[in-house]
Amino acid sequence: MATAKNTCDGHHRHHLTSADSCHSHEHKDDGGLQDICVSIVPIFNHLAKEQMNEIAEVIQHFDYKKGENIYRAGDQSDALYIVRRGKIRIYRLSDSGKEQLVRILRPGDFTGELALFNEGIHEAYAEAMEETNVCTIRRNDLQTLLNKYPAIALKILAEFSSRLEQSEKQTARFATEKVETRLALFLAECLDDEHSSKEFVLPMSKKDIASYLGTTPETISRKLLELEELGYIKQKAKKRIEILDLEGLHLI
Amino acid sequence: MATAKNTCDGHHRHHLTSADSCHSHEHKDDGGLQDICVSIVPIFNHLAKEQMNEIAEVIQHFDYKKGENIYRAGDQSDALYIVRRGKIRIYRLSDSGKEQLVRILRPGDFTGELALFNEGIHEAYAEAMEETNVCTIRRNDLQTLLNKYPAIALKILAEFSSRLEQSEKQTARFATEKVETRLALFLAECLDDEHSSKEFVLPMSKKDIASYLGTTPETISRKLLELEELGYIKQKAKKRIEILDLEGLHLI
DNA sequence: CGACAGGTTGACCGTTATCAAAGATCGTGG
DNA sequence: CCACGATCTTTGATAACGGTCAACCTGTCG
Repeated sequence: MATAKNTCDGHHRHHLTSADSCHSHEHKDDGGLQDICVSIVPIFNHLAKEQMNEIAEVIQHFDYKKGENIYRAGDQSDALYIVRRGKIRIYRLSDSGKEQLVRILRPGDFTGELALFNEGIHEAYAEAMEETNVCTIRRNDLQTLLNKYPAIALKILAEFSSRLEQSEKQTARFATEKVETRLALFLAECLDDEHSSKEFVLPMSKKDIASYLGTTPETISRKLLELEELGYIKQKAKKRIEILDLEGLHLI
Repeated sequence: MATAKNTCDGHHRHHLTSADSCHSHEHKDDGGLQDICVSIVPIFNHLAKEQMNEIAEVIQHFDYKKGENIYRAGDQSDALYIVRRGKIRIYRLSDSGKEQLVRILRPGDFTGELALFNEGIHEAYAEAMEETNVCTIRRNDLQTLLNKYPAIALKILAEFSSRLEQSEKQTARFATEKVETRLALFLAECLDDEHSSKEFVLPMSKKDIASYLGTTPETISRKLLELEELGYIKQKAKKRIEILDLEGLHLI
């Protein structure tokens, strides 16, 4: 079982920031906050108040400091983790030791599901990118909830479905598009997120973008410059990007 | 609604075999066969006999000839398709027109789910690779079944979960490994499937392997030769491959 | 037997990784 | 609040990897 205690049993190998000591601790009180936690998650927030309270009963909260691992590849899966505050990086390590950024979780997102319904062994790593607080539901408790409230299963089904679509789309892009195109599409999607306006802030470092897009920071740097010279975008200070030609980006 | 009729309303653009006329037709009879159909599918075969009969009630069967499309990107999703006999190629087309093979469905596999729980619009193409027979459950009927028998949702959850894991693993490979490595891992997994013995038959044409692995037939040809020269494998007649050094394959 | 898709081989070139080094930025502690 | 160090980012030079094009095989099927 991966309680906070055994999820931070060491430093992971490829991140040198450290200061990685384990200060996670459980909150046993504040029913109020727990309420909030349940109600911000799409998979639960459709339920009636009293059902949410029932869920809040079985939820435990944990804190993670920047750089700490919530779980690692090889860990036994034992809980569903819902982000209440902070950000979590989900990444994989290839046999050859290269890292690929899979996803970044923000408040309301959840993880840990894959292993829960499967082998029970995590294949990816989850690392807090900053001070982060998560709600956890243990495997057994989740099982009980799913049986009692089938609507939850349907919500998770919808979430899985959309993630699968997303993941397969991403795979297809890797298979068929070159870096420049993947980057262009990535930028276009960033704009979608921050709806309105033609400007946005990159949601992660260029290093992480490189990892996410399966390339190197050097190439990202060069390709962004190229896109700028071609008049598609404009790079501003503080990771701000202005899209000058969204149409064009999609056609690259 | 994508009944057999409107799923074969034309030839798709990039496959020249044709003889692509639409001969699909519905079977309204044979309760026996329908029984078999339900019982071979992992997501249903755990149910009691009478529940399976209930499902058989709402199932419709369709035939597709080689090359026909079950659905196409852009189609409105309206049903879950379960393969009873034959093989189905699921592939995506990039904006630039390149094709990526996502998966090959064999009897017992299902598809159409993604769109069912989401937007409702397919993003991929499904094409019969040979004479194929599918069972379909319409969107509404499936919804009813899921509400009535939550256990089905849990089964689908497990299936989604494993596909997600698989898809994310594949994405990570594209992001971090070169073609030679991806091919080596692919071969190793082929061997896993055909458990026992160190020999197997490639599950698809080399052209399709190339599409699946995001490369070209030329490169597959060359890399297979290279793996052979390095003593990892031996290519035999009729797409047979003998693995000489499984350990080595994993380390490439 | 002929047609045709699939497969192989060779020559070439474009894209992107790599290595190195310098410059910018961020967070931290004094 | 500034200074320091660490990390991130940029830029350049180089080379490997793999895509493309073209020609030629090969097996299969009518």
